This record gives sequence, structure tokens and C-alpha cells, in this order.
Amino acid sequence: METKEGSKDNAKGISQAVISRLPRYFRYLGELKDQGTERVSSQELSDIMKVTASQIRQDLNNFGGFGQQGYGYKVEYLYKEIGRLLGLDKKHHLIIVGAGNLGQALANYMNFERRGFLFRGIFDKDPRLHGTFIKNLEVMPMEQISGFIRTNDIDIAVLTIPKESALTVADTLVRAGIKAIWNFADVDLNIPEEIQVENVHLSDSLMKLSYNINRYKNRGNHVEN
Amino acid sequence: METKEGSKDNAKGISQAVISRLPRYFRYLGELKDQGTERVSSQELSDIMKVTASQIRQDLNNFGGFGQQGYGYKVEYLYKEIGRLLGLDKKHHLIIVGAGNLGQALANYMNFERRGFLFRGIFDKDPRLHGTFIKNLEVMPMEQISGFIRTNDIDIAVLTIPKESALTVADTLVRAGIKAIWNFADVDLNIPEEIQVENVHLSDSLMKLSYNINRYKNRGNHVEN
DNA sequence: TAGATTGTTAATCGATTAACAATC
DNA sequence: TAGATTGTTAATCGATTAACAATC
Repeated sequence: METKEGSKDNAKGISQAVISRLPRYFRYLGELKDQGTERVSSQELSDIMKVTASQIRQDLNNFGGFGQQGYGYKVEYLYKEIGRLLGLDKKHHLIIVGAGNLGQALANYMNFERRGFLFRGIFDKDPRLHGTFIKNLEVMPMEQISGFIRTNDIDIAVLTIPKESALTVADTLVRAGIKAIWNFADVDLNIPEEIQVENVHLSDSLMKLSYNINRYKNRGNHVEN
Repeated sequence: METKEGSKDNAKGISQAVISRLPRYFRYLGELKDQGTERVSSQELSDIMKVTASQIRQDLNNFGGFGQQGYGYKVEYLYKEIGRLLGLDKKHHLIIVGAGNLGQALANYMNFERRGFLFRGIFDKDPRLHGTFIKNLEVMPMEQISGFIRTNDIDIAVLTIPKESALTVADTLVRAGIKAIWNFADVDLNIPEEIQVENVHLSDSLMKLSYNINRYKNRGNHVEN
């Protein structure tokens, strides 16, 4: 069992469908924990989260045996384990590329810092912004990105620039050794497979909402995305 | 053929998987259009978008016959039709609830207006903000939301408030007759089925990225969401 | 007409749900 | 031990891909 569990822990081939659900489990378990709940069964969680108990058990079992038969799951333990899977036990160092409204908003959003996502630098091509401060960060010129990534051990770049420059800037980031890009530009990046990309296409999201207003209901309104 | 096409046009039961892909088709077709491309085959689009030609034809056929056998699809026509499906031929009236950093950023983002999503009001519970302007919009107190929705024919509420107040505010919105909520609060709303909800859970998105940094590659880095 | 490419049916693949044996 | 609930296998469902007949 040890071997098996160990191998499952860093198993490959877990579908993005499952991974997408982990933060939601994490969120609900955090609530239960804050309420002082000690244990939860897949059925109880199923009722709260409106997904099947079967799916919960399947999802969790992708990563090893987190529960105890006849008892259920220990909330605190499961919460911590899922947090670990999500990399929340480690600190991440981020830069924001694009100091426009969205870049500023993200820089000021405290909840990311709370989870270990630390903003270390912010860049913009507009010289008028250079030297100004957003939160505690001085806006730097784009030319300094590569050096900054290398010197400050930056994992993640948050891309909040217009789509016109997104592709070339993404290339710069990749060449500087970035591990992941959180992409808010309205374009699909074209970078090597091993660099992780998570797209937040706000326009797409709004258009989807617009579609659903006009058409008849298709599914529930919970979960998804 | 007329009857069939007509019925397909407002067909129910089109999966959210398909609907989620429509904005991306729209985006690529817009680019082709801007480049002056007149026609495109599913195979050509497949090469550009990195999805199978089969999927493209299947997806489009959910909504009726947009193409011509032996020829392909007329770019401009298909672009317009998908835009129509996405409700972009109509104007939408939105309010922003929560005038914090994110609310301000969204208010200032021009691309939504360009697509017919018009911001008509912005609300916040902080009295110090009341009467100040964000873009061309005066910040109003929360108490005025319901009246404003009814008077100004508001379709969509953009929810950019902390999760603590999100549930109760969402209820207010529903009672005032809102059709859809674009939810940026870090919580799942619990409102009637017929009200459309599109969640943008930024924290979830960042956690997913974090997961993928630590684990091995699972899939390509293109597309998804 | 011959060639190209759609629309659509059939086959495959993957994800979700159900069922139940293992076990706490 | 009996009861509860997981972990896991098997069944189902849905989405994607392949194949090809229809037709421009």
C-alpha cells in the first residue's frame, strides 16, 4: 500500500476535469474546518456541494486514500492534503506584467498573498508609470523583466497586457525561465508545453453568460466553469 | 430544411462544453475576417485553432448548417452568426456591484462596451465612495440597486464584492429581477435555476495553475479553461 | 463531371455514476 | 460484532473523433 500511495501522490495523467474541482473541494473543506467540523462523509459533502458522493470519492482516490472506511474523512487532514496538492504549502513568487486597471486590481487583492502567492514585481511599458508604486511595488520598465525573473526566483507571471503585445512578451517570459503564466490577455499563447498556462478570458466568460441569457436553460447553475 | 434549421437555432440541450467553445471560434473568425480571409474550411480552422476539424463541424452543426459542401464556411457570415448566437447583436445593460479594485478595473475595460455590454451603474456599500466617479459612472449606495435595476432595464449584474456579503446581495439582485450574474466573489451562489450565473473564481484558477506547476504535464497547454 | 468539403451517422474514448466488497 | 463508509470495479452516459454519404 505504501508504494501505491506514494506513486499515486505524484501520479501523472490526472485529468484536468479532476484538477479543476480541487480548489472547490478546498474551499468547502475550509468552511467546514472554520465551523469546527471534524469529520465529513462523501455523502455529507455531496449534499453541501451538490456533486455526487461517488464523484467525490473517485476524485480523492486519484491521489491516494485520504479517508477511513466506516468513518469518512477528517476535515482538517483532507483540507491540508488538498492544499498540499494545490501547492499551497509552498510560497510562489509572481510578477505582474501590465500595470493597467486589471494588473493593479490583482496586485491589491489580498487573498492571493494569504495563500502564499507573493507579488514581487510589476512591469509596464508606459514610462510615465515607472517609479510609481502600486501597493508596495514600484512599477518597472519591461526591459528589466528577464533579469528580474532570474534574480528573484519568479515562478509565475501574471499577464495583464493587451493582446497585441501578449505573444511577444510571453516569449520573453519563457526565455527568462518562467514556469507558469496566468494569462488575462484575450489571446491564446503559443509557448512550449512544459510552461503551464492558465487562461482567464474574461470576454469569453461574459459572452458565455450572454449566450445563456438568450437560450433556454441547459443545466443547473451551480458549479461548472 | 427551413423548419429544421429554425428549430435548431433555438435548440435546447446544447452542452456547456460546446457553448464554452463558441467565444473562441468567434475570436479566431474575427481575426480571419480582419485579415480579409473570405472562406475557411474546417480543416484550415482546425490547423489554426488546434482542435479537430471534426469537432468544429460537430459544434457548428448544433446550430444549423452554416457551411457549404465542397466550399467550406464563409468567414464573415459564420462570424456574424456565432456573434448572434452569443447575443452580441443585442445591447446588454450591466451594473457593477462592488466598486473595489476589480469592479473599477472591469468598469474601465473598454472591450466589453465594444461588444455591446454597457455599464449603466456602479454600487458600493462604502459611503465615502458615493458620489465619486468611476469612468463616467457615479458610485451609488447599495440601497438603490433594486430600483435601479427595474428602472434601467438591467440584464446583468457584475458581482465584485467579498464573499461574505455575496449571498445576500445576490438574493437582492434576484428579487429585483436580474437575468444573469457574472460572479467574481469567491463563493458559489445559490439562486434559482432560471437566473444565469457565470463564475470567475480567480483564486480557483490560480490554484489550478499552481497544481500544474508541481505535477507533471497532463495535456497540452493550449485551449482548456 | 470531378474534386472538395460539409453534415451526419457510427465508433471510440473518457468521465461520471452506480454498485459492492473491503475494512475501519 | 454490526454498522457505516470508503476504495474500487463495473456500468452508464456523454463528448470527441473517425468515417463516409450527401451535395455544392
